[in-house]
Amino acid sequence: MTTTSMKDVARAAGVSVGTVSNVLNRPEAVAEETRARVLAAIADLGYVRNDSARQLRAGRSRTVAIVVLDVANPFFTDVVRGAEPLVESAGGVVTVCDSGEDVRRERRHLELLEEQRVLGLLITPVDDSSASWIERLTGRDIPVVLVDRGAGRHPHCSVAVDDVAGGRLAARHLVERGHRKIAFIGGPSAIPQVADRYEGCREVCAESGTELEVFATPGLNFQAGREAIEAMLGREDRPTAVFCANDLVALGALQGLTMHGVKVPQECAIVGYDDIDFAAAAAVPLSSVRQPRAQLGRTAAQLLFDEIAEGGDHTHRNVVFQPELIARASTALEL
Amino acid sequence: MTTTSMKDVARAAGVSVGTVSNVLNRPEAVAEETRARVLAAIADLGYVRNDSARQLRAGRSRTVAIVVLDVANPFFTDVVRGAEPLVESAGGVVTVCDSGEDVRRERRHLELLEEQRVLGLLITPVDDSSASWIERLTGRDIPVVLVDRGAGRHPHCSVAVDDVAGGRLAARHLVERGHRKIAFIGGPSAIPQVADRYEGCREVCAESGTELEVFATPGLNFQAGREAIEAMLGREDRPTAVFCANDLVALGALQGLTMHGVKVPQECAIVGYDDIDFAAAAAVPLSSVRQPRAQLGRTAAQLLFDEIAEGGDHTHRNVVFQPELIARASTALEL
DNA sequence: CCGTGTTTTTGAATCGTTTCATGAACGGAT
DNA sequence: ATCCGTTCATGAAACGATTCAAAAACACGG
Repeated sequence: MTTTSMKDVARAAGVSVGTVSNVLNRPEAVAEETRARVLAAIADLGYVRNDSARQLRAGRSRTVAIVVLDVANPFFTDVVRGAEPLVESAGGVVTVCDSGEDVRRERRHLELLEEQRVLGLLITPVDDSSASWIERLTGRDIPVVLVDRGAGRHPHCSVAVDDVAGGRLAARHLVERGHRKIAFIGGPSAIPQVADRYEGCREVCAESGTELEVFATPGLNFQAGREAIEAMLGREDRPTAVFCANDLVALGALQGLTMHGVKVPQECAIVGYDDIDFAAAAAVPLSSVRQPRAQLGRTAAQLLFDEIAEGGDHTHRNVVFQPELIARASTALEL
Repeated sequence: MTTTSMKDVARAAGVSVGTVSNVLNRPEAVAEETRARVLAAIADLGYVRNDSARQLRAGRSRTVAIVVLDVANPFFTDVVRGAEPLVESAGGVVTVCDSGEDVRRERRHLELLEEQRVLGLLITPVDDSSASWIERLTGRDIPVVLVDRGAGRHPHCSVAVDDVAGGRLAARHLVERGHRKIAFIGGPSAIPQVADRYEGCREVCAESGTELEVFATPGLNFQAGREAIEAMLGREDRPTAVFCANDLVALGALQGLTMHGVKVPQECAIVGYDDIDFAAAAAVPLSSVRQPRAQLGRTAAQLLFDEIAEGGDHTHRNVVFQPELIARASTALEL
């Protein structure tokens, strides 16, 4: 069953292919009666546009790619959901790529996306090493918006949340609750978000003379949080509070603590980061630093289309949101 | 900056485009020295293949699409992760589409995927109304594998878990624990998984003379679970246990109960479905019916590629896995 | 019936690959 | 020198849509 093409439709309707194309793309330019005939033929033959041909001609696809660190992290799915409506209303399609915090996977995705001549790219880069790869795309006139990551000196638009401020918020909250020894759980430190959140935390601890211990993890997931707790509980004189680089880690930590009979928040307080839905839902509801996830996605998409629209004379914009601490049961106790 | 094409590379290397193409696709067929020259030109000009043109010529893309009910549900992300390695090792690319349990969104995705002439499709259909749409793709020689859903009389391969058996497992577990009045929380009932899980539960309740009350929800998410609990707590003589159609709903229910001071499992037991990581991680670890998520994805991909390989003389296969009940704290008490 | 202006339709060129029938170049063997 | 078999390289013909200049069709007043 050879796929039916415009040529077949044209023949069936007794018109030229140009006319069929017009019916599809600028229906107002073709006479009522002809249009009806063509549409009938289309329905009749079950014709469906061939997107590859279309793209080839257009020189560009309608796909906006979003490359995230971890699709299983609700933070990112919410970002994607924020971006989707805007992209779709602009006639685009969203494709989500998961780098899994792995530079090699990220790179493979970028190569593929470049081959696909995507319309634009929203990306949360794994670390700085991807910068030059990302700029290749920019060089190919594919606009790129960095998500959850300040552009720094890179030539891109960006949407970010001030992670250093977020780290400060979390630490200050714990210090105010009377904690004198805090653990930071997260990693790898090459991930900018991790580094920034730690930095904010470190500042506040230094100022307030609070002891800070780092438990580095190989990734930002549930498993990592649980394992870090194992390590922590082995120690004498353990911290009375932990600040986790994101909520998945925090939930893992919560489970680890609970499994070892350590009461939260009585014996160990927890602050997470992202305020995903599961955080409030945990049986010890998690205090967390909230980021405007959906808005992050929405704004990123907006910046992307602005850049596309403005074309040459576009100046990059860097939007920074402020995070907010949501205090819940996991830090409800004053020491 | 007009994108550089094979023609440019050919000119730069002093060969014909055919040769450039060969260097890329069957390097062994071109002389060592020429190949080097071409590769140098490619690197030099920063040439990148144009996938649209390639696809146009090939008549088919390398994309395998996975259409899921809810990307934010870890169950589906795990299914996707199960499928990915196999697809990628076969030189394909995975694209994930979220129907959001909405038939209209699902349909839009199918249309798009058809235009894209995808290599194959793994789909968890929202309900039966999509059957005819899905068969359009089949008619276009695009192999389709149903995921988490028996094929029934539809002409497709499928990978599923016996949801009726799962429902039975859950109900039997609760009945054995001494519960005489159970609530089923989930919906919409048009979703086959919901209907099947309910059916299994209903059977066991009928056999054992257990009272069963249904709290229908508009969707299978966190929010829905919490709201259902609100409704349930309004009643006199409330159930002593709830069986939720999936873990997101169960986690929502858990939070709702906890918020109202209802102790789990002492005053109300909970069984979820899917056994996502968060289930074990909840502060009252959730009993749940486990499905082999990753294997579901892996097998689906396998069936898809088998079908592609076998071509015409392919007979559809319908793989069914058995679910398994994982008992945890949320049902730890005998009444 | 002609000229003019407007609305429709046409058909060829183009996008960048892949494929494949031909042809060129080269090395032996006769 | 000729012939034959390999190995490589070539160039034109698809693939299926979009675009656009030019042609055709039509309307209408004079």
